[in-house]
Amino acid sequence: MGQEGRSFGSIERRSGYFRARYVGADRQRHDAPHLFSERIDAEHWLGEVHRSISREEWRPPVKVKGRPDDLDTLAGYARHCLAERELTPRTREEYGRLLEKLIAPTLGAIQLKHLEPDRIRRWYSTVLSADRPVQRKHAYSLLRSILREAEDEGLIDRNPCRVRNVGKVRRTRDIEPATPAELNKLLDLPPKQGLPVLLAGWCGLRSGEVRGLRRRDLDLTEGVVRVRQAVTRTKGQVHVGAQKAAAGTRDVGIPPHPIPYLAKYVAALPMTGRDGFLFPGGDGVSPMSEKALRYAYGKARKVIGREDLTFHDMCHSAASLAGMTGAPTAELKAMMGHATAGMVERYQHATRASRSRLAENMSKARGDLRPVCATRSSGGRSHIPWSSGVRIGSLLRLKAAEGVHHGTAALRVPGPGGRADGDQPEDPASPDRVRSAPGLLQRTAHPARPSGGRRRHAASVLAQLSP
DNA sequence: CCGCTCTGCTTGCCTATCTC
DNA sequence: GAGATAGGCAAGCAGAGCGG
Repeated sequence: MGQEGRSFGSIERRSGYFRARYVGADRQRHDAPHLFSERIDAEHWLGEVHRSISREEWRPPVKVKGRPDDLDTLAGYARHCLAERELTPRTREEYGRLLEKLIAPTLGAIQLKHLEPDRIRRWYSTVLSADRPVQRKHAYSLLRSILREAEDEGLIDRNPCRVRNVGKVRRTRDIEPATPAELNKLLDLPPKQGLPVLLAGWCGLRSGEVRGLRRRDLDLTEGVVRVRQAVTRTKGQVHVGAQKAAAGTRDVGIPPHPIPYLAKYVAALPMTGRDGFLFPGGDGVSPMSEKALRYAYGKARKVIGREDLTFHDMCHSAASLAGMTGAPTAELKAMMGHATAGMVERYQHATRASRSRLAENMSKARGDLRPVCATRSSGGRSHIPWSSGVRIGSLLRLKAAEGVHHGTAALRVPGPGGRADGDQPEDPASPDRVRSAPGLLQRTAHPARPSGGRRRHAASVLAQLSP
């Protein structure tokens, strides 16, 4: 049935997939450890096995982990490596899957010293599917890191992983953050469905963080939620533990208006003590399961009419909303539990409303406002007219550093009577305030020197803005 | 229908290193 | 020095299926 005669091995169609089998040097029949979606992939796999038998590099597929004599082969050495590493359960599980499913079946029996760049490239281009770029990247990255260890230990002369540009995987969709009006509709839902989503949308909590909240973490008097742990899971096991990054442990302010709803929800919870989970699972003791939260979220996004948003997009919404209030980057980092300003930037998105406001403000500014921006230099802050052609990348960093955000046309100027040196509180500037702050309009003594292409791009953008 | 578990796979976060 | 790229790890998404 769908089987074909071949000089080496056989390929058989099974439920829409292709199964490869062969007789090894041990005269025993062996199956490929996984099915192939394309016949050509199965043929390539058999070709690899055939070559390894011809070169007397083939060994029977290894089932038992960690046998000392396996350490010469890639599979044995890789298993040994992963066993030695300190990994979280989830990562260990994932690495094991990549190794056993994608790496070991094709390359596992090969001795480390016989692994060559050409063979790795063939494996990368034939076994790893380009349709799954993330999995492809991860499998390759794992193999490269294992072979780097082998190189460090002197087991191989040089790491044979030389494929270039493996790490480029980009976000494939734009996120339109939820608006305050949409988030407020969550209060119409049953509390167990609406409140977890509300904490994500207003406070920027991730799914695992929401599920890991305990009653003691919610201080409704202070209006603060304390993020101290998160829930993860592996096959058949739920893990409740500290945040992966130190910055993830944080206190986040709760907007005042949902607090009465939270208080009412907490008061109605069964008595399980302050260590009890805020959103318990069906047994009342363990944390709400990931799937239960997803179910609740499915209901919630239907009610607010935003079925395009994922749960994690709620974190982006919180960051974007906070950003639009003019919150400094340091506050946004603390709120979101990020360690870098770059991550804050990544979480900022323009909303429809903010885009409209930006366009309006630009329209008002045209003809009577010369745009300026401020930057830091070693001696403090200098002021650079946009027309000096400062690099776009510098502007983006400035925006993060100075609290100027996507979706707003606000510029920072000294507060009333204040200096522009960072020691004084600052307000978002109106066009009038900008005009009345002559210090901001002066040309910097040491203007940035951008590259030609970026300078031309900046100039073309500015030409449309300037009078 | 609801609430849940299991599982395979994808996406995101953060930091280090390289390149221009 | 800034931006780009790579590396390592963690978390999220969603289909299948089960039981009440």
